[in-house]
Amino acid sequence: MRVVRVRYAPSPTGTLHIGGARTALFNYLFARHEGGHFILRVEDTDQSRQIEGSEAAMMRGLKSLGIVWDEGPDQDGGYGPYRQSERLHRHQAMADRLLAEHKAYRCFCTPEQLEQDRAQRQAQGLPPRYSGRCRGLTEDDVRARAGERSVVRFKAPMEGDTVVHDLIRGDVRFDNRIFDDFVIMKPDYTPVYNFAVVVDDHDMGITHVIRGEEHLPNTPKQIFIYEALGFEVPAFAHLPMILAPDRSKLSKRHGATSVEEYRDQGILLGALANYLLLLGWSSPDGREILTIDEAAQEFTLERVQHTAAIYDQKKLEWMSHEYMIALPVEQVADAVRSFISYSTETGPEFLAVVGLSRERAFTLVQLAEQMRFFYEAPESYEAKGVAKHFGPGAVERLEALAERLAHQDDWSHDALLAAYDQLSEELGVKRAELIHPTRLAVTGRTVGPGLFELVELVGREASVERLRQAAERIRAGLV
RNA sequence: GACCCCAUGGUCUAGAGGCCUAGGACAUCACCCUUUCAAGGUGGUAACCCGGGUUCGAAUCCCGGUGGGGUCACCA
Repeated sequence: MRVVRVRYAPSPTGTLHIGGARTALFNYLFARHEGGHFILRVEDTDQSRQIEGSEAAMMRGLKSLGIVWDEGPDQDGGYGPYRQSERLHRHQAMADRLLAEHKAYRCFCTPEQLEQDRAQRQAQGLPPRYSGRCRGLTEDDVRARAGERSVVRFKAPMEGDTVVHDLIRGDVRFDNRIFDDFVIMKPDYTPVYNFAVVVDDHDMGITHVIRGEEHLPNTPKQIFIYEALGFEVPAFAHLPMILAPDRSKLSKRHGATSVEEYRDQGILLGALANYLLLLGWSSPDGREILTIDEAAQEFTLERVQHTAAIYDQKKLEWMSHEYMIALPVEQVADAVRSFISYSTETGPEFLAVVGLSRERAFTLVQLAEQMRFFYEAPESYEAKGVAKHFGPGAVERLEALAERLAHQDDWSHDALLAAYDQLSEELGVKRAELIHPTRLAVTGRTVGPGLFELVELVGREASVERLRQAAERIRAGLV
């Protein structure tokens, strides 16, 4: 049995889109499961559409999700080059061959002519197909017009059926009469996608073409080419699409669509990969939290869904939170660093702060924000909290608290709890009436970690200082 | 419009003729816990698109309809 070889072949026109990421991921998972090779090929034939730095961005995106390729532009595996533009001689050689064998022909029709044809057919209610005007040109005709602008068209079959054996959907049958003689080489004698992809996939020994569903209608054309060239046809598998919540194609107006944007939102990328692999696939035992490696163990195309999936930001964030609390704290700490805009040089130990704060953060952006007060005293207090906890008697309670804590030697969680209990008894107020004003004074917020854990970490000096500060501000009418 | 794909709660899905009184997860609601929030615990609301067949029996098979999506480039 031949070793499995699959590829992800993005066009370098931007950053890694989550649809592309999912396709890459499924290819990768399949390769790993089958003990095969995963290849990265850059489809950069159309120079005009390229975006500078895009190839590097794609690679970064894939790596950040934990997808590694066995062969690619930066990783030779003996099947290179891995940039389509560098394979031009192969495309041209194959086009030459098709021309020589009369399986393709020169077409001199101008774009204007074609546009006219199209309009005419449309007026007659016919589907827009190439007329075949140049199909009958003799070799003398072609020689005579040698200098003219021309493209190469493939002679599509005019009868019969073509069946795509799709590993996910089963056999899909197409009536060959719906295909016209499509262009395979542009006027500058560079290939069009449907042609280049076949030559490259063949040359690279690709055994399984796993790609988005949008490619399914093009597959018969590619099969024509495989057959015309005498190449073995690979197996195909067309993945369901990922749709926006309104069932339309995912686009910028739906918010984040690229891996980069999710990273900037502070979504943990391990979680993103995990979420993505669940879009259209499920593990046999129903587990939802699993790493790429774990998924690769069980990944089969048979378990891939046929239906388009609508992506759900809520579930993604939930998953990010799951990773947030499950990952080693050091890892979360490393990840959150780039989101922090305040100094953490002085103040409580970073890892401890991360450990305490991560429990209620869904993204790294949130985490960074929730960690802020450990390093910076609040400058203002949440209005809702002021109304609730800084009312009559609050100043006295805050001052009493400051006074008591200033002399509190045992600064452990339990000792602090005992101190609050004692003071609440002395003052004849409920413990909560001490706790909430403290939280607000120390953090500026009404929500956060358990008070005693938090105060323990903030430390005595800073805590007392913030209690006094709050009392003063209230007296001065500043809050 | 033509061709192709698809159809289980709001969302992701399990389900390959009887195991389904349709299971899990997210979201949502209620309650519990409690020092707030989050987490956690318990419970609840909520789905087999419709119509015909096939079969003793259909979410599962077939046909039709409807709906959604995709493709129809000298883009990839």
